[in-house]
Amino acid sequence: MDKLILIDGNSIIYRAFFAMPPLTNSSGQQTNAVYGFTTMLLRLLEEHKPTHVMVAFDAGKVTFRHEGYQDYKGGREKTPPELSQQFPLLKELLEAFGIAQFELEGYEADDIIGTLTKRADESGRNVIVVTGDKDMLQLASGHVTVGLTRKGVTEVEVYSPAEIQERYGLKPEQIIDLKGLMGDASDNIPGIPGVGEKTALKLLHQYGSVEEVLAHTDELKGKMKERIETHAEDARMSKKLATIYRDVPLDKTWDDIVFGGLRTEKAGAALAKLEFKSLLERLSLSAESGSSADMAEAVADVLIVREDNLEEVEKALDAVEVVHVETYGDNPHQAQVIALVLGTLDRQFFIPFELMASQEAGSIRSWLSNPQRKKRGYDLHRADLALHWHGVEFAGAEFDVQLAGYLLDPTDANQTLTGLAAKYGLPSIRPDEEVFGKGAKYKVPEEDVLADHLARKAAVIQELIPSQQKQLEENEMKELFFGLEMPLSRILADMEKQGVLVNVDELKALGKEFEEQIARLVQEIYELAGVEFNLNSPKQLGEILFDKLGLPVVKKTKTGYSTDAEVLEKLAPYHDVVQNILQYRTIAKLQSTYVEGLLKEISDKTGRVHTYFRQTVAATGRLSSQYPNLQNIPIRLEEGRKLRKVFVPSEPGWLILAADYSQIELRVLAHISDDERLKEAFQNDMDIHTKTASDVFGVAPETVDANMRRSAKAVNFGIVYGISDYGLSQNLNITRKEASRFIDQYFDVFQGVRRYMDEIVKDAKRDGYVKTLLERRRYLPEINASNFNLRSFAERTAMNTPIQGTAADIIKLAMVHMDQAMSERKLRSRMLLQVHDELVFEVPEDELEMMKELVPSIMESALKLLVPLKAEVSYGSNWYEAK
DNA sequence: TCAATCACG
DNA sequence: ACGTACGTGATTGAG
Repeated sequence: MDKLILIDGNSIIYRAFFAMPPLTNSSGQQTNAVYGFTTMLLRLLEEHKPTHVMVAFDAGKVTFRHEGYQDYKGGREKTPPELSQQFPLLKELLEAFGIAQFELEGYEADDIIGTLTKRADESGRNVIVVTGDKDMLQLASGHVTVGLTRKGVTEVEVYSPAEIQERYGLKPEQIIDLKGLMGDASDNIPGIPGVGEKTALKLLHQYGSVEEVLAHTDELKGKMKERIETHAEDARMSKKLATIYRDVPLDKTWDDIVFGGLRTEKAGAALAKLEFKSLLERLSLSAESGSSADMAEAVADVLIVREDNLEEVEKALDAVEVVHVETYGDNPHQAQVIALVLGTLDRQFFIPFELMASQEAGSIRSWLSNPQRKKRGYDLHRADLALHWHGVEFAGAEFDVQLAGYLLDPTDANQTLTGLAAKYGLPSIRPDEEVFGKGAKYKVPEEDVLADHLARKAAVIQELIPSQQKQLEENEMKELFFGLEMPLSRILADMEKQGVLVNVDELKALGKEFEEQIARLVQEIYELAGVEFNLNSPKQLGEILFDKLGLPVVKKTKTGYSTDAEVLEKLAPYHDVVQNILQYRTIAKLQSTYVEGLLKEISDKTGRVHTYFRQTVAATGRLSSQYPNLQNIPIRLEEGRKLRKVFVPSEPGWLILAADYSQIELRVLAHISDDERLKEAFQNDMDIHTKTASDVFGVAPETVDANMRRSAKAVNFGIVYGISDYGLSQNLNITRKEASRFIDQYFDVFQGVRRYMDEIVKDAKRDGYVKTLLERRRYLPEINASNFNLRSFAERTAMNTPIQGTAADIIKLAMVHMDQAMSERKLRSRMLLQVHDELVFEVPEDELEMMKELVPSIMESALKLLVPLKAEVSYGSNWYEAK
């Protein structure tokens, strides 16, 4: 039986380009789109074993669609050169693979595919169409299924007519009616303005087609009727544009697209030329033993563990390679635990959570909690927390593939197991959303489906480890991973479980004060404005300020007037209401985010807030904090700073102790730039902003006034962020020229810094990434972009990331050392929070003296730099007092 | 779900 | 000439 795969080449390469991490070969040629396309292709070939394969491309700038509508695909961004350069590479590779490529002047890839599917339908051949374009769903039929890429390119979701019916309630041929009504911004197909997918579907479910909708507009009412009537012609035209032409004069036969397996010699050479090493390995691998075959075996052998066969797991515990804990819920402290899978080399054990929590499973629980028994898995940090709140302890994490994936490419947002499997060319894992559904539709599937899904996950985790291990090794990141991030992961979990006690009465009292202030301000604002409106709506506020009161427009946003604090400051002199609005914003923020928000997050079990530090999101290597975010508790303004009083020790008589690094980023800069002046400043522990002012303005430090110091401080910030004259001018409210002069003067004095900035950008352009002192990497695919904005952004990031990232490395090191020091000394003190350059502890009184010395000393010696690190410690009865 | 705003380092 | 400071998360309104 023939099986055909027809690929929409333009659509897939376009998506691959935007979805894939940066990748350039040694000659600087970007290859990410080709790489993404190829991994997807290999996956398809493996999974479907097609007899025929063809890739279609668009040809010619003008197609027959332009004849009726010149603006077709108008307004579309030009294809970036980084992408268009990759077309020839892809075509060459397909040639080497022995895969047919069709293109025909005046037609798009869709039309070629549409024509072939029509012929296939007629001759009873089975086809899978692969594209990123939903329009192509119109081609689905008894013989034709359409695979849509999702999130990246390697995941393909397959639609048969039944699945289209289920998803949209439409027949395939109605997809064009859908487009007719809703249009498509990316192709500049207008549709009917104001009609999106929801409305369009409602209309189609009722009337069936564009023509029928238009014939029954008398049954509609209000705005909708008006819109549809005025844009009837647009809808007809849009439908026509969305219709794939299926009679392209294509002079080809099925024999022209026969696929005879990869011509490995040529294919190998082509892959080698592109420097796709992992794909090369994968091909030779799958030629011999086939990792997917191994996995199929393992997955086939899943034991669903019950009370009566528990013994089998117990016997296998020594051989367990991988632990996978399936949880549900974003907040790991509140997540459910669905089930666990323990994977050995030859079989998998699926353990429903109820069994895990039962009396009978004691031996498994003690295995899980034994730190000597090493575990490997995906997001073990989350597993640890979720299990903890269900009475099951977890210890001994040795390798976390999510964490490794993050270190290997921290900007890859898709660190799901599905994404990692795709990226490493492993057998695909169905996305969780697909298996469980999401939001209200979430439902744990039948046990056999669940067991199979989780077993696949465990198998993929197992296969990921050696690849990641090797890459970590190649990138010299093993110490960072095993010595820093893995140990830190456990420490974070301990901090989070501990939580921070909140004084609820105090918090509520603050809330009451804010509430009164808000009521007063709102009244006053309504009176001054002469009208009541929703103060929280920037849109309504803008209308009042600019239309009604006629204040000058300072700045606009994409959607209308800007009303942010910077704008309001400028408007304050014009009208008394403005100052009140600023005050309202300040208090309303405190109330909604910090009083109400914090109250919601207090655990009824512990009376504390248990934040979750995310270790795999920030591109620079910093942590982030969620549920609640305890890294942005107010401090700058006294009104907000009072909130810190509610964070108190969890035991009577204990104290809050906080220690923060002084100027860590500029000290790091002094080290990595080896700038003489900057080093000298820190070696003598000078006030860095005053010193900068004195050097830049060429005056004695004693004569630096507040204004000069303020400017110097802004320049220092700018330097750390990757300076631009425009940014500095905005910050200091000066002209770009003046800012530019400042920067020049700065660089004349701090020549080492100038050298660093030049070098790091050059390195980034050469390597495609930058790294921190501890070898943490960040790829910068846009560093060589031809688009000025993209490139400039990447250049600033190249300057900033090693600084911010190294600072993150240092405090993480300090945390690991601190944890070690506290347990060696058997201290009862606990580390509670990390706020980028600050660590917060709760300490018993009798440990205060010890901790006052220990914390700063460990922080200062975390890493030896060319300049000293400095940490300042303070303490009090709550976080506010620890200042 | 996105955009605007604002809290922190 | 181009037009932005680096990194996060939470809340709100509006489509």
